[in-house]
Amino acid sequence: VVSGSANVEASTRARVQQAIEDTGYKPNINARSLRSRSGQLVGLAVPQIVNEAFAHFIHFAEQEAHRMGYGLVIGNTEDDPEREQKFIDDLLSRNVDAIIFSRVSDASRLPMKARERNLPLVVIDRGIDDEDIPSIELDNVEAGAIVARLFARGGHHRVAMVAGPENVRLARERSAGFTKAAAAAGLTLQEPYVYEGSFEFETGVAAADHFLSLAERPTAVWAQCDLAAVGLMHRFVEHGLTVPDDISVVGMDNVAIARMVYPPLTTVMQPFEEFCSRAFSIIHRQLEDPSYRPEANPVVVRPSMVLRESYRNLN
Amino acid sequence: VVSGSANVEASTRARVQQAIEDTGYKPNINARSLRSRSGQLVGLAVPQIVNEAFAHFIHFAEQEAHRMGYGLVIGNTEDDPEREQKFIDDLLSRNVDAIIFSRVSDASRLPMKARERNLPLVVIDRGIDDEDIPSIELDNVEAGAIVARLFARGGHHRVAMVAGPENVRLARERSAGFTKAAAAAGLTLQEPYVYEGSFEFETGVAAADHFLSLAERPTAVWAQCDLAAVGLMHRFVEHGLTVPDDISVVGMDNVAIARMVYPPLTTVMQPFEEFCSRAFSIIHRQLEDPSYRPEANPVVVRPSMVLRESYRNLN
DNA sequence: TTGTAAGCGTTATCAT
DNA sequence: ATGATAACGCTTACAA
Repeated sequence: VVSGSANVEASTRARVQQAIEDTGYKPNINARSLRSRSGQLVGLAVPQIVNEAFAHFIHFAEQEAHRMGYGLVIGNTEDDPEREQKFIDDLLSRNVDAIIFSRVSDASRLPMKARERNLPLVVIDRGIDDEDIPSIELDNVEAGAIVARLFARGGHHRVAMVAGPENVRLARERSAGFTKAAAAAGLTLQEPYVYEGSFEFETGVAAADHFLSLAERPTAVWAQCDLAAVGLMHRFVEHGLTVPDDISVVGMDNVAIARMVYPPLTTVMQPFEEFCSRAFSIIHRQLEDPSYRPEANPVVVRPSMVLRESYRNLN
Repeated sequence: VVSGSANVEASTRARVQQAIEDTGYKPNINARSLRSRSGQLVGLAVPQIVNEAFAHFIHFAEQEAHRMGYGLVIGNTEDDPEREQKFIDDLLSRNVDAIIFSRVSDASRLPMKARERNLPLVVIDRGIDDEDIPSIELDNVEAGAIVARLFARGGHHRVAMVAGPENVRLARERSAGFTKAAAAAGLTLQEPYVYEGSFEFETGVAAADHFLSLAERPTAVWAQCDLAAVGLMHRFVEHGLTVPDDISVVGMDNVAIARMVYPPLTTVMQPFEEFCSRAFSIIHRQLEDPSYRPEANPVVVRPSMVLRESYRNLN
């Protein structure tokens, strides 16, 4: 009756249902998983939790997992391969049904283990050098390019960029996309107009100080994350400049703070929900057909511009 | 050897260790939980995920759980008793070792079930009408009071408040604390100076419009959450006022955005980490001694003022 | 259609 | 100190 077999008479079914009600019987998932080899569990690894982007991943993953009737176990890897490994081992020994990994380290042995077990695994927000593993990532080159095109169309001639860490691939891609599209539009992005830092508020503040110190200040700056963009604006305004009259600022991510600051931040939106819904649709299909692979790998999702008041055309 | 029994000769232990290495043996947590009745799991329920306060809870809970060698399963209840119930049932059937609940509904049957099973359960960020269940909450009355005292000391005479929903206890407590301490200091908080809304940015914006429409505007406003405070500032500035010269704004929570907006927001800090560390210290002790109860119930943690530039004394 | 038995990977108990 | 055996709660295969 519990497993919904068809071969059971209506009367017995009712009798059993009654007993279930009476005794408050609830199947034990762990015992079940012992036989069925399914822990009714999805694992989600993120490199950070207190960060709106990852909070979105957790939110949507929880939603999808529960919709499918699975529990969600989360692990904070902090980009530490050792923690990553421990979390993976824990998941495996719980018989997880699927894993979503945000930012796996390249050295991870996870892909191998997943293949061994034929465990659905999707990597999001960071490509992985393994063609077999489905991954979902933003078109980071395009993200940079749409900003460069905006600046060029808007008549900006001296533009600047606050880049993420050089050793992070998505930051390199964003930089390359911006630089290349800028060049294509006749804009050059020379040395003092690129400031490299981390994806944090403080980087934006420090970058603002740097740009303020230049004899020829840029008229528009793109920061590769909203927090850094907010840091830029913060220091510019503190310094007496007006955004966007004196200088335009554009961010990236479109987190909640972007619309809350004054002036509201023009930014490049990342479709966080789409990452998760696509990941789950792959997982879903893989659970039904273990040999399924997404047609395109990596699956690339597209960024889009969100125009708000922190940016203004010069022409 | 695996369970660390003493009754095993060094040579056998070595031999077994070798075999473990060779075969890559990893104990199966589900099978183990079947016998030991421990799922090596902590459950955390939150009413929302994309919200810095709850993200902090998730972060610290993950940290503590992993430190203790447990996995962390999270559930988003969305303040819906039905989802709450489903999540609880799921946890129970997984043999969770402990549950941390943020904002349980009063009607929940969880306390009963927890008692039946003698399952460590701690409620955080919201009191529960059950003396047996340890809970950890902020001294919300004090939170309101310290702001009122700040305003009074600072020479403000017309003060205002953006309150949370009347049907949420912690909002009522904050309001009561503020109003009472204000009265004690000779300040009265009359009808048009209290704006009731939700804990969101938009509430702050709407409240700003309301206060701007008054013939006699307040000189200082307290919002019961940072997002609403940021909404206030946003609209005040948009309207041409200067914060804090024309009007002081104070928030509550001390989330990251508070220091990022311009001017930086004076706010009441909630010690998010302390909620979790105290919850886990109770859980820890209860796992060792099932009869343990915290000496004080509820455990009350204290808020504190974080002074930044959005507030200014008049005297 | 229903009932019975074996086995999933552990841990605990009991002989050896 | 070691090895054998039962039991945890479930699913599956097979017998009735």
